[in-house]
Amino acid sequence: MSIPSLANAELAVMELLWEVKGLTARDLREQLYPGSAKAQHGTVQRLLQRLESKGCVGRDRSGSAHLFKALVGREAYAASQLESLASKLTGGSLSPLITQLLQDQKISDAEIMSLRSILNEALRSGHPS
Amino acid sequence: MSIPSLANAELAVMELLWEVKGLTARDLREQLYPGSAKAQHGTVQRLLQRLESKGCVGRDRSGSAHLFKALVGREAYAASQLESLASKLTGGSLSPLITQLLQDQKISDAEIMSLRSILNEALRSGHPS
DNA sequence: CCGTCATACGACAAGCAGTCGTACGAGTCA
DNA sequence: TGACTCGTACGACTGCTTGTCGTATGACGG
Repeated sequence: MSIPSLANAELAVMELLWEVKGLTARDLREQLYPGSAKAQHGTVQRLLQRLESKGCVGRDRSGSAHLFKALVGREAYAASQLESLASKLTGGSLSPLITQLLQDQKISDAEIMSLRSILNEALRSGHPS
Repeated sequence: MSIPSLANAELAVMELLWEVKGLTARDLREQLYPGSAKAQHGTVQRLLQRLESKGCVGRDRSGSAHLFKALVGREAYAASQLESLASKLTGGSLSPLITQLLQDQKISDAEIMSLRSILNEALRSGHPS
């Protein structure tokens, strides 16, 4: 798996970094633990450190306070998770998943149209020869 | 989340129960721990029990050895996982996931065609009026 | 020199996954 | 009936991951 799977608190950090590129640890802490004392300083650092070791965030060390930014986008992460899900459960194929969701009416008509046009576009541009 | 997420060993049990409906605990053990002594007797029982409490497997208690079978199908489980993934990461929408996978060339042409026809079929049968 | 802010990191509690041992019930056979 | 076997039920231990905090340490400004 190229992109590891993330736990709740880690994901919460990523959410913020996906919204704003370049946040300091202090920013993160204020967002994640709004009314709290400064105890969570270390917590955020720990999370960032582990996230960094997983290759999900990078830091700009030029300033006194490092600036953190996401290295993998939300879509890339989501897609990677979906890929590993499919490879674990359906041999990598998406059709059974989509079929089931359609049967359960879990996909709206609008979404169906959107997906269809995405696929049409992919077919058209994917045949350069 | 209607269907809880399953761990590795639990999934291994489900895999077997998805292939054959109605296995005894002994069958499971022989499949899961081929060369092993009988120590794993309890392990399989434990897994089955937890799986049962999660509502994923049911047992037929009529015989002396219970017959276990999956209550949720592989596709239903996979779809539920995909749904929770999408709701966590993309507000429940699938388009960004598919788009990303297409961009990364993670979906074959054949799969694209297959998905497209599935969606077309859904559109056609979903508009009875 | 000292307080403040930052990072680095060791350590701990809780939760869960996987495992095993053991208790216990039902059937069988001498 | 007593011993043996095969089954389930379940408490409990280990190991790993996650979330948390405390503390050590370095840089900067008064």
